[in-house]
Amino acid sequence: MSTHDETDVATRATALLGRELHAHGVTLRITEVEAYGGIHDPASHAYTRTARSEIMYGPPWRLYCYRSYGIHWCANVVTGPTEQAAAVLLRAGEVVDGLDLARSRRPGVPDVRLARGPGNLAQALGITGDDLGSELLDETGAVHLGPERPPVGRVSAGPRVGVSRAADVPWRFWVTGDPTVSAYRRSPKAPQASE
DNA sequence: TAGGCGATGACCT
DNA sequence: GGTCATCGCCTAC
Repeated sequence: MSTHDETDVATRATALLGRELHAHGVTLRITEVEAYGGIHDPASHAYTRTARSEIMYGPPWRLYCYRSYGIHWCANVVTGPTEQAAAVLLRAGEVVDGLDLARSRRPGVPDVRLARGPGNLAQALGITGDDLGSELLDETGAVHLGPERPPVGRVSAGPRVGVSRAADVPWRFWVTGDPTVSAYRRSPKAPQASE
């Protein structure tokens, strides 16, 4: 993959930070994302083209949902470019509207942790496989993005959480110092970091 | 068709 | 800090 492609993927991912996501009565301000480069990224589901990853080969700005470890749902934004099948995993955010609804979906959890971690984020927003393929720029849809926002002031970058391949690629981005960001945990299967 | 594994989270010490 | 539940996908027979 060319350097230009890598920059592109990172730019599209960081552009989602600070942007709002509306889903099933809850509004979330995105504070943490991970970029997945698609066909050239060994850590991406699109690295092998299957029925599950097919949606990433389609038009951008659609929702890619997948089930992780059998129990949790994770939400991704297909960012394109289409031929690259790139997507961005939404890892954490701050609930800014529909707080009571989010709390009812995550009983007993402090507000700051309502949408911390990709599985928890999807749960707080009520996102499941039924939302697969949602048009995220369609304001009438049950799941959609808010308008573009100016870039967030301070953004940190680091390796992606829990991936066993390409574990040292710094494609996790978060709003520096934000309390809703999840903790980093390296995959137990990932090779030793080469420092 | 069967076996292994994972872009996780919760609970334990 | 560490361990483990849990099941849909993917790959190899």
